[in-house]
Amino acid sequence: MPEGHSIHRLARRHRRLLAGRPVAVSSPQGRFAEAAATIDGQVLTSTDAWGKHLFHRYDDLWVHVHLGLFGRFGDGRGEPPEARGALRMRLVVDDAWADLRGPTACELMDDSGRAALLDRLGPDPLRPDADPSPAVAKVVRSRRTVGDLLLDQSVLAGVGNVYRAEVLFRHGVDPFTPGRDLDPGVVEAMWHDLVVLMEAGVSAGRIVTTEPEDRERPAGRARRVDSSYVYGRAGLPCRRCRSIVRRAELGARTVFWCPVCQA
DNA sequence: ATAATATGGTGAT
DNA sequence: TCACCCTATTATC
Repeated sequence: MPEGHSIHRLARRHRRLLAGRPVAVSSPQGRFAEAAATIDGQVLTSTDAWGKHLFHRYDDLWVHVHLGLFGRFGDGRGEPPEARGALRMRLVVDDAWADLRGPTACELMDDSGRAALLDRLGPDPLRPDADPSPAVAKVVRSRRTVGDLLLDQSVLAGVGNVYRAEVLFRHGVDPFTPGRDLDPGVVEAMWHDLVVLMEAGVSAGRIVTTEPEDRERPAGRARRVDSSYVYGRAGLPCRRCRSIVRRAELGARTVFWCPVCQA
């Protein structure tokens, strides 16, 4: 679920569903209870996202949420369902609600705390004003592998394991290539591709990185699209060249690639 | 019933 | 490089 596109989609959804009205904030599970009491009843004035970080603004404070690998938001119109399980944060307005479970981070912070956090993040392809040049410069100067660099949120923010594998495939780049061995033009092209792919991900609510001509199963009602080239396809034939897709550990995460298309 | 898995990240060694 | 945190769902016994 949660790469940058999911977080931007949540920011947009929470803005529409919850913003502009007083919010009843609670933490049935208890781990966010004290902070929840501080902002309970205040108006949610805005929402924002940077990379995989989500922010809710209340007066002069922010709620910062990072879903991590397991975190999820659910929501709905009308009355919230009975609270069950480990419900870290519940937001309720007059006609809607949202529930947060399993986040890595759910905390209250002020402007300086938020600034310090954003200071550690690289540019986010989903922010309209993003400047890719520092990210490109870091990649082409580094001896680390490009697969490692793409997941480093201080290089660029929002890319996760799926977009990493897919953008490398789409540009024919071996994940184990040192960043400094790449042409800056290729890195820049990958950035612009990520902008397109991730914006599509925000709209669709899921990751689709394949071009229509590479899909065996086309988009259609009640039919699942072939959404990825290599992610999760180890042992299966490459959609372009039929070579067997490989998997390996890279930076404590599993990377997938085609040994022929990404030679 | 228990284990394995997952699109993430931190802090210690 | 490892241990660990967070939760739900699916697979395996």
